[in-house]
Amino acid sequence: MSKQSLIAEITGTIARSQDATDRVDAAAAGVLGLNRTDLLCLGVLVRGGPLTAGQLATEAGLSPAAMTAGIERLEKAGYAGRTRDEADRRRVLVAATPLAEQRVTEIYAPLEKLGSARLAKYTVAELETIRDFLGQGIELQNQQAERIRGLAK
Amino acid sequence: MSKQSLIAEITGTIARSQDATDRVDAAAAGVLGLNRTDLLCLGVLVRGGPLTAGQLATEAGLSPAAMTAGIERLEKAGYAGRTRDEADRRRVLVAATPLAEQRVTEIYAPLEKLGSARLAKYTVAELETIRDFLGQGIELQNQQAERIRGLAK
DNA sequence: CCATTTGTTTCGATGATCGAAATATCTGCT
DNA sequence: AGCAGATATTTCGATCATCGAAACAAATGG
Repeated sequence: MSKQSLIAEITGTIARSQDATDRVDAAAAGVLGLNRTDLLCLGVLVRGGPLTAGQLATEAGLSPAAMTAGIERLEKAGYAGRTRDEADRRRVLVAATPLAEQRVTEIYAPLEKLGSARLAKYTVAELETIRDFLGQGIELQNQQAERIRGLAK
Repeated sequence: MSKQSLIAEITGTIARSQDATDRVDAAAAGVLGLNRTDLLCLGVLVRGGPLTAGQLATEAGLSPAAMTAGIERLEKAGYAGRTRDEADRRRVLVAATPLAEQRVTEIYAPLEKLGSARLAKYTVAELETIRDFLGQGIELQNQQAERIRGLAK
């Protein structure tokens, strides 16, 4: 197989990889009974411990108003709890509930476990190649996102 | 750097890579004045030539009703055109306009060009590693999406 | 040529989101 | 101490994307 066609194959594979990621998240959202935005917020909460409503809004790219509504939905579903920050009573701290931790783990732990196991099969040199590939991809995309924004209106 | 920490680093990098992809699409949607769903549809149209409304709906995972509304928006924005299929007049063929082709190319071509150039720097062996890594990742995610769906309710 | 199937649109309802205004609390200044 | 702004969240009203079901239009097969 020629290098050129390998490159073409990889280009297509990158797109399909993004679709696959999307399917995992869609399945997770379905099982949890959440929309994609709320799933994103819950993921942030589970990984990043308690956050204020505002921090969560920034992470998720939501307006304050949308965040309030989203927290409400997570709370009603039993996946998040709200407590006023006693140090600064304007703030509201939002945290994932044990139920959320448990269900998110049930959903994502096997994926992470198998993902790590899969990586462990590679040599260190191969892993470095993969890391660089991904890292440079991020840089490229961030730089291009910047350029695209500059095209504006 | 130990293999174990390399694996951990890559795991985190995968997540950030998805975020970066998301930022590119968000920037593109912003510049085109489209929401994410309509951008997805336009991408399908630009890559996949004219499609019927129904095929487009299936590709995008939308209900027929939502698709009609989406096509309307793309049409109003000047990015898509509708024509009745003369062979089967129930069908409506939707195609990207030249304006859409031009603007989508302006947005994504540099990314693709630089992406390919970047890949060209790797050896064939390295590219095979990358291809396998991505391909196995897709398989893993599809399989896990299936499992997760099975967890239902 | 009518009954059924297929493809799209219309309709009414719902849900997620936004910007702006309202509310609550904190901080700094005098 | 107390007031003026700044900051964090919520409420409000409006808009937009989406859905399911019904309507409509056109094809297909007895």
